[in-house]
Amino acid sequence: MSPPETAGRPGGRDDVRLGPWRTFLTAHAHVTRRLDEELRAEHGLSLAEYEALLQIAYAPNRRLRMSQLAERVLLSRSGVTRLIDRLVADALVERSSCSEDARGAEAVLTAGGMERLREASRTHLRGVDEYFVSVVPQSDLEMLETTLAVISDRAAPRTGQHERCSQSGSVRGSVQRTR
Amino acid sequence: MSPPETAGRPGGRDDVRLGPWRTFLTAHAHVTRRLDEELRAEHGLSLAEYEALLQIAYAPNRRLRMSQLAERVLLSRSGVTRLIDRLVADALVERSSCSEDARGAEAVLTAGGMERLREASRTHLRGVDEYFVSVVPQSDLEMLETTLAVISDRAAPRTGQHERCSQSGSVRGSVQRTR
DNA sequence: GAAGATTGACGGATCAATCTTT
DNA sequence: AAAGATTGATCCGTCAATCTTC
Repeated sequence: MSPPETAGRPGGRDDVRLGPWRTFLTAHAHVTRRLDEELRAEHGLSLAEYEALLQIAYAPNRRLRMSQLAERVLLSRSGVTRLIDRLVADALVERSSCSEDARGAEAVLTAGGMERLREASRTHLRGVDEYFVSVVPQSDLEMLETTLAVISDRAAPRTGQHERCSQSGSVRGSVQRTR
Repeated sequence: MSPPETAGRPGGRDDVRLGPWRTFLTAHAHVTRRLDEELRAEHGLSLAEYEALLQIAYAPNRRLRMSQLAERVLLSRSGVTRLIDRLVADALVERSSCSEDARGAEAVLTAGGMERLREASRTHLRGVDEYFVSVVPQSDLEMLETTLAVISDRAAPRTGQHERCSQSGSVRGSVQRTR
C-alpha cells in the first residue's frame, strides 16, 4: 500500500494495480453501451431484455423459473419480476405458474418472443464480434476467457451454505452515510 | 452466423463467440458488486462516488471541471451533476465557479473529502488486489491490460468531429417499443 | 447560436416488507 | 418457519429541455 500522502495520486505505485482495473471498467462500459444502443435502435430491446429472452430460449421447453433466470442474468429477484413484466406487456413472454410447485412462476417464450429473439440475435452477435471477439487475437482469446472465469469465480457471491472461510475481516455496516 | 433455428441455442456455433463475452459480463458484475459493497459498508461511499473523489484528487489543485469528470467516470453530464450534489451534501466536495470561464463549474475536494478518500483507498486497493490483480498470473497481467485497452478503444464513443466512416449500416430508430 | 451545467420527467434497478405455498 | 415471487419505497442514472455565459 502506498503511504497516505500519495495514495491514489498519479505516478504512485498504486497505478500499477489500478491501470488494468480501470481499463477493464472502461472496456465494459463502452462495449455494453454499444450493444445496448444497437439492440434498442434496431429491435426495441434493451441488452438486459435480450439476455433474458436468450436464457429462456436456452432452457428446456423454453420455460424458466424466475429465480433461475435471476441468477443467469445477474439481477435480483425483484429486478427479474419487473423485467418479465415488460416482456409480458410486449407479448414476448408469458407467465405460467409452475406445475409441481405452486409457489413458483415460470416465464415461457411466446412464438413472437422467439421470433424477436432470432432477429435480434443477428444484431447482438454482430456486435459481440465487432467490439469484442474480433478485436482479440485468436491466440489470446482462450487465455482471456480462462482469466476472466477465474476472476468471476473469485468474486462470485458466497452461495449460501456454511459461510466460506477467510472473510478477510471486512467490517460490515460500520460506517453510514451521514445524512 | 448460425441458421435461425439454432441461433442462441446451447451447443450451437454461437457459443464459441458468446462464451468469452458472457464470462466478461459476469466477471464485471461480480467484481464491481464486491467493491461497491465493501466501500459502502466500510466507508459509506458507492464505487461511483469513490471514483469521482479519486479523479478530482488526481487533478491539478484537486479541482476538476464537471465535464472532464463526466468523461473520466463514464457518466453523463447530468449524472455527474447529481453525483456531485451528493458529495457536496456530505461535505466531501465543494462547487466552485470556474475563474476564466464563468459558464463552467469545478468540483473541489475538501480536506474532509481528501481524508475520506485516503481511508477508503485502503479498502478499494485491497479489493482490487483480492478480486482482480492477484487472481491474474503476473505474466498475463500485461497482456490482459493491452487486450482490454484495444477492446475499450474499439468500442469507444465516436468523439464528435466529422462522423467516422463505416457505420456498419446500423439502422437507427427503425423499431420502437410497441407501447 | 453553441457550450457548460443544471433541472424535470422518467426508466430501471435494489432492498425491505408482504403474500402464498410448502 | 422457509422458499418463491411480487409490491412499495427509494436510489441512481439517462434524455430532453432550460438557463447562463461565451
